[in-house]
Amino acid sequence: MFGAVTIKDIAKALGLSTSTVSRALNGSYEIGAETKKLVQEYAEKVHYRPNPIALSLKDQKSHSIGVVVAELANNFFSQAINGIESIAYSSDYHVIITQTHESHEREIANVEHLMSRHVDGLLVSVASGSTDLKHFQSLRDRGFPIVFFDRVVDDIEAHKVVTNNFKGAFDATELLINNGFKRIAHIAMASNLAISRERLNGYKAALEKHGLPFDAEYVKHCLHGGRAINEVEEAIAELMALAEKPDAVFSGSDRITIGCFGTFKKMGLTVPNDVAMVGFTDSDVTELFDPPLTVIRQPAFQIGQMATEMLIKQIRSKYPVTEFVTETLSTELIERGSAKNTAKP
Amino acid sequence: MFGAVTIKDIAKALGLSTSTVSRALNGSYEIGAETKKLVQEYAEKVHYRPNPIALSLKDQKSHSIGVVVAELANNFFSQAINGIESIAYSSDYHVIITQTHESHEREIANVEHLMSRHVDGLLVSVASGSTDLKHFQSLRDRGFPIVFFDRVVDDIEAHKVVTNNFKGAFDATELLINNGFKRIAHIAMASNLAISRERLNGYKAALEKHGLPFDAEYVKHCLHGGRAINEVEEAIAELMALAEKPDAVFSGSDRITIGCFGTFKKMGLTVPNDVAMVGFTDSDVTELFDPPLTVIRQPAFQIGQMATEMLIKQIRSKYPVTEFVTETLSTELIERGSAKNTAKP
DNA sequence: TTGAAAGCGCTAACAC
DNA sequence: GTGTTAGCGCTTTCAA
Repeated sequence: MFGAVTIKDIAKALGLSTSTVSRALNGSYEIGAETKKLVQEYAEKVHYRPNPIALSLKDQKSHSIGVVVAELANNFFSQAINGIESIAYSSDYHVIITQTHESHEREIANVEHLMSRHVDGLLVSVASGSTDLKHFQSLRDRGFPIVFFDRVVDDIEAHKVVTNNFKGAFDATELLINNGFKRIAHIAMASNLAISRERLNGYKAALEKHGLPFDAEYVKHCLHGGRAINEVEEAIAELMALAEKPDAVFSGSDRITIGCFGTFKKMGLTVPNDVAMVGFTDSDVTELFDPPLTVIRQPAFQIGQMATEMLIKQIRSKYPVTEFVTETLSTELIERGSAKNTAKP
Repeated sequence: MFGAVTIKDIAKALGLSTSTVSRALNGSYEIGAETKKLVQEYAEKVHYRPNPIALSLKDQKSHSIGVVVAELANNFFSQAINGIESIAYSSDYHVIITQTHESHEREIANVEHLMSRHVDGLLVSVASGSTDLKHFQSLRDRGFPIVFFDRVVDDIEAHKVVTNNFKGAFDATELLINNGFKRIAHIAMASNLAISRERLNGYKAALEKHGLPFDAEYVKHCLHGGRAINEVEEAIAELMALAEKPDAVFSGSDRITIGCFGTFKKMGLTVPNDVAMVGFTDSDVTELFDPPLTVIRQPAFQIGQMATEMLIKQIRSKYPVTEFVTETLSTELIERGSAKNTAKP
C-alpha cells in the first residue's frame, strides 16, 4: 500500500523463508540467535509493521470493539468515550462508535453493523426507548462479550458499570440538609430513565434519614431534560408558587441547572441566599458559574475506562465467562459556593 | 467467529463452488439467473454478511480513516467528530480517533499508529505546538490522502476545511458597532493559534471599516483559553481600569465567555446594560445564559462532514489528486440578548 | 534450525 | 455458466 513492508519483502531481501522471518520476529526460541538478530535488525531498519488486517483474518479477531451510545454530543458520553479510547488505545484495540439518537431501530441496526464488522466485543449504553432487548440477548446467549455501562438493563446477564446515582443524590440532599436547608426541591430528568428513579430514591432516603417529610410537590420532572428552557422555568414557577417555598434545589442535570440559574436571576432570586443549589453534573462548566456550583460529579471518564477494561479482559479470556459483576462507581461531591447557608453559618 | 456464515458454507450447502457463490452475490451478469436467485435467497436466509477483514486484505484497503485531534473533550472536536462519523458511517468507513493532547510527540506517534493500522486516509487538525510537519509531508509526497480541518497548515498541499474566522470576528464586531457600541474590547485565546490571529484581524477590519480606532489596550489574550478563571478576571480588571472603559466585549471562546459572565457579575456589571457581549462558540449552553448570549457559531459538525466527504472522494479517486481546494465554511451570527443596546434603541 | 505448504474469507484471471 | 486456482499477509503444522 503506502510503502508497507511485508514479511515477504524481508524474506526475499535476506534470502530466508517467510516462516523463518515470522518466527524470528515473534521471538520464537527455535531460531538461531544470529538469524533472529539479523531479521530483527533488518525489520527495524525498514520499519516493518505487521499488517493487522492479515492478523485479524488469521486469528478471527478484528481487534476492534463496538460502542453503542445515544449521542456523541452528550457530554457524559463524549467523556466516557474518552475513557474508552484511552484504554482501548493502549491495549491496541480500536473503537467503532455508533449513535442511536435514542432510537430503538437504530440501536438494532448499529449492533448489526458492528457485528458485520466482526467487532470482538460491545460496549453498550442502551437507548432510552429500548425495551425489547433480543438483539443483545441472543449475542449474550452465544457468549459474545458485552459490557453495559451507565444505562444498563436488568434482564441480561453481563458485566455492567454504573454510577452510584442513589448515593450521589443522597449525598447532594444530605449536604443541603446538613447546611440547614429544610425545604429541598428536586428537579429531575424524565422519569422513565432508571437513573432518574435512582436519584429520586437517593433524595427520598436522605430526607427520611434526617426526619424530613417527603413532599411530592417538591419534585418536578423535565421530560426533555431541560432542553427546553420553559420546562425548567415552569417547574420553578410552580415550586415558587407553593405556600412553603423551597429553600434549596437539587438539580438532576447540567441543562436543568443552567435553566435554574437563568430563571432564578429572572425572578430576582440569588443563589445561595434565596435558594441554594446542588447539581448532578457531567461537565466542568458549572465550576465557572457565579456562584460556582456545588455538584455531584459523575465519573464518566472512569466509567468508560472500567467498562473497557472489563470488556477486553472478557474478550481475552480463554474460558467463557460465567460470573458477572456490576461495578458501581462513586460520584464525587464537590463543594463550591452554591450550597452555602449564608443565614445560618 | 460468532456464527458468521462464509461463502464457503454457502457453496457447500448449495453444492456450488465458492467463486460461483461470490459472483452470484456480486450480481455478476455471467451467472445463470436461477443459480443467482438460489444463492441470493439462501444467503439472505442464513444472514450472510461478507467479512470486511477478508475484503480489506484482498484489495489492500482497510475501509477506515484515521482522525487526529487535540482533545475529544473539547466541544468543537466532539461535534466535528460527530459530523465525521455521520458521513463515514453512511459511506461504510469506520473511524479511528486519536488525541494529541497538544503534544507534538503524540501527534507523530498517532500518525504512525494509524498508518500501521493501514487507514485509507487521514483527517487532521494539527496540535497547537506542531511546527515540524515532516510526518505529514512525507505521506503527502507519496500521495497519501489527508484532509486538514480547522487547524490547518499552510506549508502542505492538501485539501483543507476551515472556519471563516476572519468574517466571524468581523461580523461580531460589526454587530456591536451597528448596535451603537464604540469601545469594543476583544478577549482572545492564545495568540500563537492561527485562529486567534484570524479573529483578531477580523475584529480590526470591522473597526477600520467603521472608522473606529484600533487600540491595543482593548485586546487581551488568555494563554490558557480561559481555562483558569483568573486569566479572564485579570483581563477584565485591566480593561475596566482603563480611563475609557469598554462598553462591549467580543469573546474568543466559550470558556472566556463564561469567565466574563462570572466576573461581570462579581463586579456588579450587568449584560448588556453595562457591557454588551458577543462570543465565539462551539456549543449551545450559551443559549441558556442570562441574558442569552449573542454568538458567532462555528459549524463544527459541518466541518467534520465536509472534510470527511473530501477525504473519501480522494480515497476513492482513481487518479492521483493534484488540485487542492480549501473550503471555508461560514460562521453563523445568532442574535440573542447579550448585544442589545438598551440605552440607544 | 529452517523451509514448504496450507489456510483464514474473498475475488478474479483463467480454464472448460 | 461454472469450476479451479492463485494470491492478499501472516502463522503454524509438518517435513527435512
